[in-house]
Amino acid sequence: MQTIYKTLQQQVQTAFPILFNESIGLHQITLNETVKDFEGDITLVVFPLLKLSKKKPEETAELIGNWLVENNPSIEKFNIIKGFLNLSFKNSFWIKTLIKTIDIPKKSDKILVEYSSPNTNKPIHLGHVRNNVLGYALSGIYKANHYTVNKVNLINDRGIHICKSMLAWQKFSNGETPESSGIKGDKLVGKYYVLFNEYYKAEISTLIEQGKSEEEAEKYAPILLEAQEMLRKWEQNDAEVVALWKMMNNWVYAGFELTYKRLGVDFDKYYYESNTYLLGKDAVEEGLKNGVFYKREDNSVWIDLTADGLDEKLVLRGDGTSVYITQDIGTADLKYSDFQMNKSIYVVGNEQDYHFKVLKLIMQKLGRVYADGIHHFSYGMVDLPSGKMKSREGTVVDADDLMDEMIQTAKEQTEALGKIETFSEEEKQQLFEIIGFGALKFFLLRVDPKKRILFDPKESIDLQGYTATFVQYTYTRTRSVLRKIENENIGTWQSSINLSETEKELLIKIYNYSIQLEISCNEMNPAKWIDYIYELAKAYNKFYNDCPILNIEDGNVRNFRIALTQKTGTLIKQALEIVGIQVPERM
RNA sequence: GGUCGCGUAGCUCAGGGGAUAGAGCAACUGCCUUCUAAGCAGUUGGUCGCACGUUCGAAUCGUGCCGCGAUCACCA
Repeated sequence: MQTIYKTLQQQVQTAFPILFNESIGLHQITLNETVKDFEGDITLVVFPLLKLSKKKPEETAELIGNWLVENNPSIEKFNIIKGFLNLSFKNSFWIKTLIKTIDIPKKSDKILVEYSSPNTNKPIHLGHVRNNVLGYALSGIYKANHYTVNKVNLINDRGIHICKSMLAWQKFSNGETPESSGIKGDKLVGKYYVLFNEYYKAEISTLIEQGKSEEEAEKYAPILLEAQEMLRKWEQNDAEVVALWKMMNNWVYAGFELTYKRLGVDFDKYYYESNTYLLGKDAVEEGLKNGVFYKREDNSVWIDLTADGLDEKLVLRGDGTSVYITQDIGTADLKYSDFQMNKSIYVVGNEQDYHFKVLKLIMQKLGRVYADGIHHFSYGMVDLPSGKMKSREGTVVDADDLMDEMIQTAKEQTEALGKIETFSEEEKQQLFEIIGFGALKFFLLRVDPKKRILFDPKESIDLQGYTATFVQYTYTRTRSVLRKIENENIGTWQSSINLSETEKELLIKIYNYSIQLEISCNEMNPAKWIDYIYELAKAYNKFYNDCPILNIEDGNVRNFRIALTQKTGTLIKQALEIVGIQVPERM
């Protein structure tokens, strides 16, 4: 079954030549949900049609309205206000939505989503959480729209910044390990990264006092030189350095796994930059041959993107070593050989907008078949009232700490309501996690991805109103109703029943499920989906408040309302699962 | 300075050519002897940053300006 919007569009298109002797394109036909305060369910805006109909708005609307009523048995009547043709559908049409579902067709496109992509020198903070939650949700939305989706994580596990924490550990740790200290692996490594920078800064100050310029001091601070030396050794596969690197990275991975598990995110494949950082040099060679790149006197390789409104960009250093984009060129090829994706999505912060413009252009110029499918899913930073979070300066909201706080908030507010006395300790703990993590994810997803989020650590994330808690609570309400009739056999209902406004609104929300799911996918916007979920829950709460479900005489209506309850509950659960939010059975 | 993004209620955000600009929070008022009140209903709250333009119609599109942010590394 296709959506009523599509059907109406096609019908208007069919009717147009008959009524006005002109043909019309589907895109010219705008249909909206009728706004509140007006009678009707769906509205056709006739203004854009006037040029072709060559008639007054009211007359045009009248003719189309009459034609539709005659040709579409689902339409009951219409009214015209100015240039708006408001169509009212028969109750039976909406009631059918409880049984019939709109098919979401299977897509042949393969989607590859890269997200998370952490550095192994610092623990996961709230900004990374946004990345993870967005990446997971976006993947879920594609999956729900029946695309083939693969999720990958490209781990930045090598480079000068990794050597910094390695060096600091070597110098200052006295052999401290996660086991000996009881500190989570990624936190421990992060601690030494911060330590390095403190020491580095101190050295810079000393050097400046000794009369060096700031630039010189930054460049020649002994500890930095030592880190660079360590990186050289790593690249030469020095046994000791590699062993240290492996040991510390394994600590980090163990720590990350715990956090990923709590966040509920997962990946089909992990890429490690230590394996991919040499890739891309062949592609650079290839680009040199066919004139995409050019060489400068010092042997460095460049691409001139000034014709595309960008700059000249280095793609390989004079000494033949890679820069960031070199690896990304190679990794892009690697991804394609692994997955043959039609669309390659990079969930990466908007600070890298420029970089991804460059990457896409390069791949296009290199003639890669997948280049047009490269898409940078650019999202805004999570900022604090004090400004940007900076790992190096330790001004970050740590992911694990935040999750603990969320559980604590959920616990306090849940216990204050006093509804869970009969729960076991385990059930309670589980509930607090579902509520706390749900609230956090919802908070991050409800904002348009491309906009930045302000997070004030002093204010706890809300559990009232436009929140996951609200939606979860709505779900438990449906469960609570259905639990009461577990042992009953529920009969059917007649589609001729009278519908209240509230019931109809809920039915329309239910009907919109797959429409909204598709829109959220096409616009790549999980926030749209979150908004729909909230509206669905809101509509059920109003229904729950206005309409008795079980306590009514009329068995027909009772069965219908039970079915509404079942359907809403199922959809809420599904809808939240798509974006990685769980529901409790009671709360 | 160049490029990109953002600016809507006291706060956090929807709406991105179509009707009288919507939610949540905060404040205030009602609704639990009836299916879970983490709920429902209502009141208060707006120069949609400013100006000009395009259009039957602009918060939405264009241009200019103002404010905030990011980016313009042989860092990643």
